[in-house]
Amino acid sequence: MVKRLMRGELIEEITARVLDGRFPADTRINEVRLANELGVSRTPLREALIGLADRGLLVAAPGRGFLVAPFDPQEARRLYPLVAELEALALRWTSPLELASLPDALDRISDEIADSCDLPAADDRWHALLTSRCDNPHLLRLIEQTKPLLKRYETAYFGGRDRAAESVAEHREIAAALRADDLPGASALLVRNWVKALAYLKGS
Amino acid sequence: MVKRLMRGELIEEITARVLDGRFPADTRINEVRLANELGVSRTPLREALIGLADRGLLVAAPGRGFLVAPFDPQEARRLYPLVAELEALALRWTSPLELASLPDALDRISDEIADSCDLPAADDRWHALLTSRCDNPHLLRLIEQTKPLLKRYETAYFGGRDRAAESVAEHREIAAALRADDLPGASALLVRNWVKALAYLKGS
DNA sequence: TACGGCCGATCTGTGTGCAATACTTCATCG
DNA sequence: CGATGAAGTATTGCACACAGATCGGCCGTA
Repeated sequence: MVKRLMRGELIEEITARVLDGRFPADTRINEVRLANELGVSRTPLREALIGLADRGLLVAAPGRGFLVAPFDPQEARRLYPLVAELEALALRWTSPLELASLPDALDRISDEIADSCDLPAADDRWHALLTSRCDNPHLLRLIEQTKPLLKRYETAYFGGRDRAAESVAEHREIAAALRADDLPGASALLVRNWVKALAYLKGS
Repeated sequence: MVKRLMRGELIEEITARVLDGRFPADTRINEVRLANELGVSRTPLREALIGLADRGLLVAAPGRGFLVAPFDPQEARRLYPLVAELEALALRWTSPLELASLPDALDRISDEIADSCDLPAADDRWHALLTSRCDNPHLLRLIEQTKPLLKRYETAYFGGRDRAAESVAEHREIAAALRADDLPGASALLVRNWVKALAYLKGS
């Protein structure tokens, strides 16, 4: 059993609140109130806030505590291509052996997506699996750090439009490219996959 | 005047100590001792340590505090290409207008390098300028976060071998490629520049 | 001698307290 | 009427205190 620290739990909880809009953008975080609400003291809470500020989900305003990072549609235009390129890089740095075992596993998730109702979660799992075999832990850390920022825009703008079918099709194309050992092609498709998701965002 | 918080100062100080080897790899950090030594209390010190752990320079061991991240030559093999690709990406995301003004400024730094004695610092400035015009703040944040990790290997292995001339020549080539509007060429040269630096590392 | 459990010292993780700074309110002035 | 400033409140940033976990040494046993 891994030992969990309070800081970690708080980071998860606060991240969830920022992502689903309970903590709207630009909100100032009141440390005492939030600490009481969560039933902890200010010390571990502040530690969590600092971690979140390092990841960019909050911003630290010296002397004034922490704010939820501003919500800027233009930021999404920066984040989507960034994550796309990072994932493509992760793919490039996955050993051929690992790469060979990926397509089948990826398509299995695609199959589940068809059934599942919880689209975004399944989509996340697909992308997480795609990069999971990369042997550059620092790159993976950067990806993990950046995705939550992006997710905020996803949940905010996701109007329930049916991108499911389209996304699954794109995923299958990527898996097919991987099967054909066409890494550049897979990377290009991957970037396109992200960019198209961004297009849906802006449209709504 | 910008307000500086204590944890910021502490992060700088501790980073410096890790980079120059005063805090060797795998060292356990004793919070009370270090706090006394630095003349602060444990609270802001811990906040700094958490920030450093988020950036990967330290690792948090729940129940046992913080350790200096292990020193693994193989890690350098992951970090150099990573920073190289991130910088190349930053270049791709610099507007053509800004890009046009870069080569001259870059070569000015190259000129200074020839005179300067402090090679690594001048090299840093060159790379910092190269990416500074990129309009993706999140990518820049990732680069800033990753470079210190790499710098540790640089200072550790830098035996004073004269890579100066070689590096300056490579930098000028990159500037020339930019002047010729050859972005892919510049990116490729940039990646090569980092990879060659890595080669010097491993050799010593 | 090697091994394992116990016990005290040490240290981390968290809670609490305090001073300085930022914010709010409201009255005064231009 | 808007701007300005002062007093009072609220909140942060840092210091300190305490409980529980961890580490190292000691002893007993095989």
